[in-house]
Amino acid sequence: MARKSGSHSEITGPRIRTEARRLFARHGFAAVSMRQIAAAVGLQAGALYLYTPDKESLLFDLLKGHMDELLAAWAEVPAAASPPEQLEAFVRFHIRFNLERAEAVFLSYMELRNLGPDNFAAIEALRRAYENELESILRAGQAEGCFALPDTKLATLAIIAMLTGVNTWFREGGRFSRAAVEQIYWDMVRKAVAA
Amino acid sequence: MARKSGSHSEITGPRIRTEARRLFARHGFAAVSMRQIAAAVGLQAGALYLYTPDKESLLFDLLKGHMDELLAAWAEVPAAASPPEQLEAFVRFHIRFNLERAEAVFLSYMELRNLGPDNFAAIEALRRAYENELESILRAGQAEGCFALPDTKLATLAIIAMLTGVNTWFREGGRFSRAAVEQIYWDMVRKAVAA
DNA sequence: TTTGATACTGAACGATCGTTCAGATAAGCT
DNA sequence: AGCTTATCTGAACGATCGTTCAGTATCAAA
Repeated sequence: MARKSGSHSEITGPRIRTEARRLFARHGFAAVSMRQIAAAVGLQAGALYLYTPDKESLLFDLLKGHMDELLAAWAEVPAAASPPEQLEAFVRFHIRFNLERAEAVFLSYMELRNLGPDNFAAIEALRRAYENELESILRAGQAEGCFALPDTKLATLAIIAMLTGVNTWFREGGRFSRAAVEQIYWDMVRKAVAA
Repeated sequence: MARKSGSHSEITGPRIRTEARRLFARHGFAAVSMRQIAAAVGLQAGALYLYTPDKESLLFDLLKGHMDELLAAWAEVPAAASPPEQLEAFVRFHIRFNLERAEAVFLSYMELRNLGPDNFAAIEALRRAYENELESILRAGQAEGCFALPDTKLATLAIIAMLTGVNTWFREGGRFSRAAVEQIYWDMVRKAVAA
């Protein structure tokens, strides 16, 4: 046996990333073997090394890709006029985007410790860049007097933790629609930061 | 070589759990070998099996012990009179207790997937019991009209996620003392649930 | 001082790990 | 049809995994 009929790297590459993301999210990076990923795609383990130099690089590509897309998607959200409107846009965006990519979100803060120092620093920098987007909104609102926060950095982390927590319990077809969840969380955030 | 001088199970047992907790929290359950744990304690791997039937049971004991102590510690907090006072007590307790046991907290929601179905269900039940403590406070406040929440279960999960998020950034000797963090988070929670 | 219970070593078991690579087949261009 | 390039297999490498166990040294009681 050798090359399979209908095989193309533009198809196999994404499938490897999809299956790796699914398996890493479900069982954890360290608990998933290259052979499991290969089997999920329908390959032998050796074939994976045509697409990634090693296992950690495969994880890093998933995390890097997710963070890049997160920042790019937020950059495309039209800028609102006032800090409260900007904050509402951020809250709704964060919940919506994270629910659409639950596996990648899960990975991006559960499996960071499996990266080497350089890769770790790269993902951390992107995460901080995203946090800074929220913090600059809070600082602007603070300066205008429409928010009352003892510390904007701390409020940033508190809000993001609360919003990301949605991923741990939300299930499609449950008691709340995504739109309803957005509204409820926005109400809580709005009140929490209010002057 | 065989039994070591000064060896006692009442000493070795806790040391194994302490080192296992530390290593599991730092590198993840699947990434830590029994030999690493044994080496941290100063033993050979085989000796661990005098203290645990297998690796998963060692993890389960850590998680079970943590959840039991969490519920016991909350039960000892004197009950406040009104729902807002009860909520303040809960917020301060949660932050304080979780900061004191950062490793165990980390484990208790990162390594749940490494448990078999029965062990998983046991820990989940304890976690739900703890969540119910908070939710009953929110329901009481809702009934009395001092809280305004679209859904108490959802608010419960949002608040716990926000509070537990402290563990991801708090460092001893940083810009805020534990007492200051308690105060700031309590202010945000108070405003978020206010009628 | 003898003796049985307790605590641990050191070697070994089969299984599985990430990774490499020579060889084989399919795809796509000429 | 022939040739090159792209894609994958299957076997193998040494390392490490969780776990077992016969043997041995210490402890504690008699």
